[in-house]
Amino acid sequence: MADGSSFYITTPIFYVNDVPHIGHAYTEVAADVIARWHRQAGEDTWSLTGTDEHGQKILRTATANGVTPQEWADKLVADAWVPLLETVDVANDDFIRTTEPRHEQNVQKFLQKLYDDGHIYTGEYEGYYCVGCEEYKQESELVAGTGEYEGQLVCAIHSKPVELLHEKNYFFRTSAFAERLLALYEERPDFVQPESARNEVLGWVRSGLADLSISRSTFDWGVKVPWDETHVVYVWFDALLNYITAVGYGQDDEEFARRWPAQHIVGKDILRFHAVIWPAMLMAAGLEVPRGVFGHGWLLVGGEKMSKSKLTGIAPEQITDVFGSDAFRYYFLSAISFGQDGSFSWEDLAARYQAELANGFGNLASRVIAMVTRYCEGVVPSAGALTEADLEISAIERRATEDSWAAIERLAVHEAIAAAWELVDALNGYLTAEEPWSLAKDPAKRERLETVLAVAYHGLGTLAVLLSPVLPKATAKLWTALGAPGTVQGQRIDRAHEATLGERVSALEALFPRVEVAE
RNA sequence: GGGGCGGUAGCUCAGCCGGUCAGAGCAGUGGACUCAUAAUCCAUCGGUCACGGGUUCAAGUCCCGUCCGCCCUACCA
Repeated sequence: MADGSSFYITTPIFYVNDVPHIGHAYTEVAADVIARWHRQAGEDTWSLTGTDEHGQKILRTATANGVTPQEWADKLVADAWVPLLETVDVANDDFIRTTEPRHEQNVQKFLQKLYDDGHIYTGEYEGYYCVGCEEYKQESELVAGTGEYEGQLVCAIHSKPVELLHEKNYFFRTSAFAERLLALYEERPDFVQPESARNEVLGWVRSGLADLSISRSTFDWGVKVPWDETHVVYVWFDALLNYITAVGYGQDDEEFARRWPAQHIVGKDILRFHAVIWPAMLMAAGLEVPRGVFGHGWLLVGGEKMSKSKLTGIAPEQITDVFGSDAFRYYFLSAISFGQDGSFSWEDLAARYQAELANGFGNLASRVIAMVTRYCEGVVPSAGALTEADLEISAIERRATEDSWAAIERLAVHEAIAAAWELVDALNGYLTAEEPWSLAKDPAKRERLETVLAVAYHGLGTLAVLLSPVLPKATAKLWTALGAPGTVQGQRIDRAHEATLGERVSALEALFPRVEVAE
């Protein structure tokens, strides 16, 4: 079904000046689960993440800290962003930094091509400039002045009048691609997902596109515009190109052909850049547009979008230190309908950890391993004659396998987990109904006992495979305890119910130990 | 100002193109069971589907309006 085909997935690249919070980690984890799932389905998978290191903000903070912008970026990448991936257990294939030669050189090639082909022109950017902030302001950032500045627009931060400045800039003819973009959205209704994001994008494009200013000459921390080195490429234009420079654009045609196009996973706040400007850039360069752009929702804390300024920003380690990376991954991807906004609360996290991971899955694994150990001396029994209940479990294993994979292909991560979880619930119910502990008391029921345990053991093996993209650590432990060959990540997830398991179980520590009430 | 999304049981949310749509999980309550991480299983309490109109044989489900919340509004990413 999925053998060999190419699957390339990306996250946005992190702006290194930000502080990592669970929103960043959420995006990473979502893309990682999808990537792992495709990889385990036998696809030629590539997952990319990285960092965006150019721009005035970084130059400014680096200067303020007395180091070069490159040194500043190096430090943030090493201290904050690479560690974030470890914290939430992301298995990316590549990590691109926009300051790497493979990126900068090919951004220039791309830009030169667009320039040569007439998609870029020289224009004049006009905007309100605040001397205090040293940057241009949007009108929404300005307020009416009072007192001596009555009647003038002033900066909301400094309450001083802003100046209307003009600056020579290079512009990309985004507007020339409006019709082709609309045709794209029309032909491929799933190009922008979810539906709500698509509608929003349609609205923007229909209401008209303005050309994008893509260069700056007021600072120099960026990729130089090849035909005019007094300008550097505007940060967004630079950043978006990471998706192709990372897979060989401009220097390795074979690799590029193998990977591109990508499925982009982004937060809905940057949908405009990914679903409108980016495809337009690619069209201009004569390249294929992305496979799709998925805009996920916000994490809400106390009903509002999480943010540092409102002190609702939460560092991922705060969660993983207490519950572990598996729980982090499971919680955000199962509790939130992927694409929708989701509420985060410690109470909800703790409750789901306890009810679903500890009591549901963890305890199931524990009781099955314990009974095989206790009643069969650890030797995995083989099934005898099968009853209707046994066959029903087999059917659910198959259904969970098929449904979860189908959901992943639609990027419905939460549905995939829910489909797999039906097997958790079914197995717990099966054990209660079949009562192997009662069968064990009667030697005459030995065959039935072994059959029940064999069925439960097999179901647990299927679960280990199905949940491995979401719970890599716990399922690896479980796989070992099941005595199954190879690694759980090495098993075909699209055929999880057919996995080859083992012959002897070994002790299994609690997969999700009880956690003392946090906060 | 313009635009988007949302307001469904205590909590978090499903409900696609109108007709068993009034649901799930958690929490609560009652019971069963003991293999297991005081876990599991069964049953059960619980909602004027924000409000007001309208269309229709029939509306959380479509239309209009109101209120409330969040977000976007184009160069900080």
